[in-house]
Amino acid sequence: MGTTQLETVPEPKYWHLKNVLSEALDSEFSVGEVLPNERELAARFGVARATLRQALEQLELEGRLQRRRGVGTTVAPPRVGVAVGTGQHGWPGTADDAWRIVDCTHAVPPAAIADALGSGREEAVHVVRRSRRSHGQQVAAERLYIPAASVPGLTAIDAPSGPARARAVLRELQRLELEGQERSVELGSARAEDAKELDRLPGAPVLVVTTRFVARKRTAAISVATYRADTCRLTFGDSGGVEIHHGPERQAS
Amino acid sequence: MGTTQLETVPEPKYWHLKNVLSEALDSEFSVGEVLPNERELAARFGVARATLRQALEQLELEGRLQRRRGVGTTVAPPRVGVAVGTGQHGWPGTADDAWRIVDCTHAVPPAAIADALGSGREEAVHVVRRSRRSHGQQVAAERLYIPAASVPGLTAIDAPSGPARARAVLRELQRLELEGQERSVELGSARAEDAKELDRLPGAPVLVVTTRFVARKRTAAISVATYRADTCRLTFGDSGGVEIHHGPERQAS
DNA sequence: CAGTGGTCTAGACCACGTA
DNA sequence: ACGTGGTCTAGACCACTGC
Repeated sequence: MGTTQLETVPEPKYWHLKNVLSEALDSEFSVGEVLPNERELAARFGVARATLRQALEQLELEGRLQRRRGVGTTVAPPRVGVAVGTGQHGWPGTADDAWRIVDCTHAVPPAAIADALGSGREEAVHVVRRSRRSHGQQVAAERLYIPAASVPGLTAIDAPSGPARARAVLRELQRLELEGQERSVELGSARAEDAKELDRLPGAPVLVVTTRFVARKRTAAISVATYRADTCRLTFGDSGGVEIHHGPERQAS
Repeated sequence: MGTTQLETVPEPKYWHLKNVLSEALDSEFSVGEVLPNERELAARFGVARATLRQALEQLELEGRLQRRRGVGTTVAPPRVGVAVGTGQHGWPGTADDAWRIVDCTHAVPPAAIADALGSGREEAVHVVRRSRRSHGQQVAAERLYIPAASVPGLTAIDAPSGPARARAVLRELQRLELEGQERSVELGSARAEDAKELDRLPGAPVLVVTTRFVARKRTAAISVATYRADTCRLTFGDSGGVEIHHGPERQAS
């Protein structure tokens, strides 16, 4: 940045800084490399640390950087594509399934979930927690809400609790004929518990995938899966992942 | 918040503040209502303005608040569900189509797009810009990249440029038989140009939906659509939107 | 012009990972 | 114990909106 700033320059410093760093990342750094620490970078660019951090935050949001307290800032690998499928998979917990069961509890779900399930707001449902890894990294945490009505064959004390019970619940669920499923994706921030499992700080940006499973014309189960937004690219469609990574794409200004 | 903080409290102030505000939003405010300004809120909670802002930022990210410079902070309505469909729609620009054509240029696409299209990195392609509104609000901006090879019938000076040319390009594109399409969703930040169209500041969080259209076993076109992450919930699946809004969902910690 | 949110500064201290 | 990123402060000024 020499002295060319004729055009009014109401461009924020952190924005300009982000672009400069972004280009430097493309040309002068390779994946996994650690950047100088924040205090030094700030000094080098002649800005306050807070301003430098604003630029780094953006780059992390875009999946270009990875920051870890006590360690440092490193250049992130391209986002991994995780398949979220489109219906053919059927019930959760079948065959291929990329998920690993964590545990199973019996609790009252959030009001919004209870309403969608058609269960009473005070009614406890089965809550199966699962987690998903991909490319050797934790990418998602899921909560599966299953009302008792969807697993009639389950005897009360079939299995005490934990993974064994989770498997029993999923097995019963799979007896129903799946008529369809609806998905939605939105941005959210990781609750404390999920953040821990995803190895992120609370409030980290996540992509929340909500799936409603329909059987017997009713909502048989609801899955709420939170994916790390910084490292994941969700892919839909039946033919694998789209190989487009928005890397060195030039920003306009 | 009385004086109950026995449990070690290594909980950041802004996080606690966010939760307090979140509950206040549920119980004491209604959609569209304006909050006190940041300086007053900060004083009322006994924190620095920067800390208060950190909490507000999170709430805005979660779609609970809407902030506009020079105006104020208001309570946001629930996110609108926008259908992103699952294949049956076919080519862009057909019939129902929720998009409005903005213009059409002829330019060299970003390297990642060029590679996916199989066009040369120096080769110019048709770039159709479209925008999408929903519930009376701008929700998405799109760039459609179409290599000349996909629209062979298009005579060079069929239409000079702008909307007329865009329609001609899409019409030609629709002559091909669509064999399939692949989608991916990831988090991004709005480039300056898109931000303006979405009525947001540069760098605002967006959901980037990339769609690859396949015809004659090749990539016939690529669409990159950026949706406002704060106000949108993307819905997939053929039976409309899932009516789950993650409103008064209690946070654990 | 007044009031709002957006940017920026120069400090301080804390929590965490590693050695 | 040290160095890292994470949190927090108390100011200042800027850019935009609406009256």
